[in-house]
Amino acid sequence: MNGHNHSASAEIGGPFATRLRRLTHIGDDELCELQRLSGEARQIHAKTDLVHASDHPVRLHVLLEGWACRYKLLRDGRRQITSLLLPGEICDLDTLYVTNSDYAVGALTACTVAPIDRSELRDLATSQPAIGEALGVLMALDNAMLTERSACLGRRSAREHVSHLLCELLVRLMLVGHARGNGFTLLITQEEIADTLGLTAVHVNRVLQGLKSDGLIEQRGHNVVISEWGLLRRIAGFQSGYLHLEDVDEATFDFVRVPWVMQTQSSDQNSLDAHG
Amino acid sequence: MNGHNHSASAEIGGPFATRLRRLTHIGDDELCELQRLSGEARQIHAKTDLVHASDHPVRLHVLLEGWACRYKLLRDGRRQITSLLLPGEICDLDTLYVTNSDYAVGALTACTVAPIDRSELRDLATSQPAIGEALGVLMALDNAMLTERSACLGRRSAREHVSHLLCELLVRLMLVGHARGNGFTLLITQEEIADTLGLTAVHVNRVLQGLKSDGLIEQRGHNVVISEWGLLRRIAGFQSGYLHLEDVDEATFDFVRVPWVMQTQSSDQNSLDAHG
DNA sequence: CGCGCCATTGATTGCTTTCAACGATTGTGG
DNA sequence: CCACAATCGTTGAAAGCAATCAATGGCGCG
Repeated sequence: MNGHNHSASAEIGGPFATRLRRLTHIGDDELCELQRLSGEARQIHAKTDLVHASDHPVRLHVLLEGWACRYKLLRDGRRQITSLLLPGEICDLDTLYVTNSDYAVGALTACTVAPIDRSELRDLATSQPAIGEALGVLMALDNAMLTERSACLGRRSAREHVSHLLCELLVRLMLVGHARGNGFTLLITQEEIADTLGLTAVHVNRVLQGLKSDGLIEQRGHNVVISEWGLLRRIAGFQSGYLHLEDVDEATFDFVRVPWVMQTQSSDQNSLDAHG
Repeated sequence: MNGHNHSASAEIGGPFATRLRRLTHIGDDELCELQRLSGEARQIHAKTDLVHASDHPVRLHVLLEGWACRYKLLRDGRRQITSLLLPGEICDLDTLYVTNSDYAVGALTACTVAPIDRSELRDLATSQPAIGEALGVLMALDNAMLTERSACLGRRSAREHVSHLLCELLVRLMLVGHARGNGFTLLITQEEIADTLGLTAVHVNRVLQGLKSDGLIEQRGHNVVISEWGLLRRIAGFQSGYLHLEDVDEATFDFVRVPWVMQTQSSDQNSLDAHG
């Protein structure tokens, strides 16, 4: 009654299926096919690499549990995390079309990963158009998230950028049922956040404390709660459009209905006016 | 004899065909199909938009002449150019899979653009696997360029970032035959460069003058020459791998052979040692 | 010729980094 | 169960890179 439709088909399940169902027009049949391709899930220790840069990959990796990231290293050791990877996401989708990855994938926490054979997936994508299109959607989404992060890296202040990340994480985690209300568990270090946002860990720390002392967020241990979604969203300039949640039939997922997620521009401005 | 193989099939041509031939495994037959889909070329005035954010696009746009960009605007007017678009590139490939674009596309110079109907291209991509895969490669490339720019925005200094952009532009222009030796024509303003790199126009100006006075580049009017490729590349930390030039049979294009483009790491380090 | 856009230059401000040290928390082994 | 090490978070002071503000110069174009 409350959106938890754990029918038999949901047993295909896990976050990968949830995400595909909510973001693409894939059917349960195709979902089964995908599931059939995926090999046995593998456990990855925290702080180890799943994929090395300039590998010649033969399989893709679906993240089932834990958080991971794509990152690049400069020669002098500077690191940029180019994407945070959450449960249900494919770590290295672009290597489906390109013969070597120009980034590495690392586990930020302990992870569970399901491998999918690259050439088998390529075959499936061409023989089953619905799967090919679903993968296209996922790739376009990667693109959109990178594009938005570029805008953050280039043109947003540290405070705006940190706020933006928190907003994005909440929505993305909510999509796969890993949020609790307006809060979630943040298992990565401030240094990893810093490498994502192009800042230093020290400054991330100061910015987070600023947000806390302004009453926008609460943080106890690894638990983060966004207490003032409207304000935080406003500071961040967060527009969820780039996550393309609205592309899918809204009936298939009710979480978007939570009023403070899909707030309209006007009601948002009201809330800003109200609070100054 | 010198790489200009203008056979009959090259008449399919133009930079789009050149790019596809060099980056993907597409055949002349499929190239013809693509050409057939594309509508009549359209002229776009400089400084006008081709695509507006949150359109519901029915056609894609192939850039045939001129330079364009994808960009995002923040509410207060700050702009981030997320991709520079050069001749032969598709302006909005991701809208093939997603129903609205989260960015705008603007012409930086006067442009010539060929439209392709979205649903017709979707059909073609599924009915002709080779075309679907070629589009996948192009999308992965967009992804790779965004990823590399994120690393630049987040972790490179202004000087490194400007150098990196110049290196990238030279290689990308060379790919479609729009470079002259180690030089090219830079028709965009310093403010547009700044919006690409997440800097201010003032600072871009100072950095460019620094590179000039250090003898790394020459600039007269709109003409830029990279006089010290090895050094500039070294400063930028530019590794052309992310452009995936090596995925294709090298026999199909000889430009990569130009020794200073595909310089190995070791020879590069030598040149660094030599110059200090 | 004059307007407008773009490039250039200088002085000043400020956000973020860097460096350094200390405190808190977690996990581990005796 | 506690001591200890290691990692992570926190705080302060100083330095630096890039932004901002402001003004001038150059160039193309109507």
